[in-house]
Amino acid sequence: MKPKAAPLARELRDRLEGEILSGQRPPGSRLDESKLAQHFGVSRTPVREALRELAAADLVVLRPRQGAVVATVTVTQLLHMFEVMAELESFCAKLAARRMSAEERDQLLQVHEDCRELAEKGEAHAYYDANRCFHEVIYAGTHNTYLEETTRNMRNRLQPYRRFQLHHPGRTMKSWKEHRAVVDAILDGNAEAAAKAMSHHVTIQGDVFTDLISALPESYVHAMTA
Amino acid sequence: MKPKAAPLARELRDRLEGEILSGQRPPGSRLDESKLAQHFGVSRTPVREALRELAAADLVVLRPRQGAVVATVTVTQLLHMFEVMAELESFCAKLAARRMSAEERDQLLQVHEDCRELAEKGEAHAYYDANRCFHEVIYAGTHNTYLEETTRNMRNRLQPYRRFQLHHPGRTMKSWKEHRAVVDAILDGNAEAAAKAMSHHVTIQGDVFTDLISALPESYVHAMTA
DNA sequence: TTGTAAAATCTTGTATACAAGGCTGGACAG
DNA sequence: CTGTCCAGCCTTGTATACAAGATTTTACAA
Repeated sequence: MKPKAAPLARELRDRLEGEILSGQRPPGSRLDESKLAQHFGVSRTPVREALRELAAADLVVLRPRQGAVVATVTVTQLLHMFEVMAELESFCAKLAARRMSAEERDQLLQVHEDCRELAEKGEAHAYYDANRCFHEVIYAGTHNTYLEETTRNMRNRLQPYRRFQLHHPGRTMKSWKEHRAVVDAILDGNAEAAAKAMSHHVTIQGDVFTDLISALPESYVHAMTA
Repeated sequence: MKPKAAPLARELRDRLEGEILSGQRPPGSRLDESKLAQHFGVSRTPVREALRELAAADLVVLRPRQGAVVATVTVTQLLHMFEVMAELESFCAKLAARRMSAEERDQLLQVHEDCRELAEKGEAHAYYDANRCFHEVIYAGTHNTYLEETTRNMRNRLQPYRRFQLHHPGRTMKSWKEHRAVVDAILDGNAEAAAKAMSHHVTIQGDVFTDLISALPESYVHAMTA
């Protein structure tokens, strides 16, 4: 009935978000309204609105009278964000263990198998996508759409930085083994174990975080203010 | 040096947010761009940008080509949001118990005392504000600014609905006693106990949530879709 | 009277024009 | 040579005009 209803600004938002998340527009890069408008062949108005929405999602920073740049964070902020992320993901796993239906558990196992194949083949990039699927299945398993969205937003916000995490050789296989602990706990219906396993998987403790920080281009983070 | 730098749209955003959170503009009420522009004596442009920002904070809903309304939720969504809220607040308490400095612990005790006075006097409205302070002190105690902001946003999002919660007679005193459990645990440095006590305080389990739902005006929630 | 359909009106979406604050570069003084 | 200040330009912020979709009203027919 309604094949098209194109809110132009929304489309811009999605395209820009994609370009940011994909690393095409790295943290710190300027977002000139006029240039963007020209680039997309529209006027400044929808561009501004798209930028506002991205700013609200913390993907870009809007300094009054000084224009927009792709969000850059300090190492401290990154640490804080990972801490919240870990808690949310952990909570998702906990609820999933309690609430997943039989079909959802099957699906979880299926995605987990897909991940295994890619991990064994060492296809880091494909594993990266499959990993996202894995987490999405768990989000859905919480049966809490608000938590789902909140956690997904959190994940998106960190995406430009996580990108570097899995590219180390051997990391994918290690990641998959961590997944397995989560899957086992969820299938057992052991909520506490699931939470703990997930927390371990995405945690900043251990060497994962340090590896990540070390791998980041310097331009991705700005100097600490304190 | 720079006493004023007024980004007009920002001011609008804050004023509108205030009017929404205070209940002056209840969930479901329409937000006509032209009327708002006229009301505030500005053009539609900054109004639109303010609405976009509020929409990103989930305080208003923007249906394409159909205008903006103050966000309305289903009972299910409300339940989901309270579940996430409880987890975040609980996590804040846990971290606060581990990280609060001596000064911050003193401050917590101080605010707690203020709450006691108001609770004993039965001044529900003033207690309401003091309660917010109490939670803010705990947020600060996490030493994680990102968690702080995330939890505060979550709390704001629920504010229009929480408003009805504490107005029942005896609720303030009960709330204060729940606070006490949190304070004791934090001062003891018992992270797990603090998390549990806070979870209990803001939890949807028990009769608090049902009371809240029952007290809500019908217009505040819309019919369940399923 | 009621239902449908079309037109008028009103609202939002987009583009453009204008105003105002910040940045860059050069000139001048120390 | 270096630092400061001023002027011009460039970017963002705001207003207004125009286009397109949605709602309402009204007319007509069953």
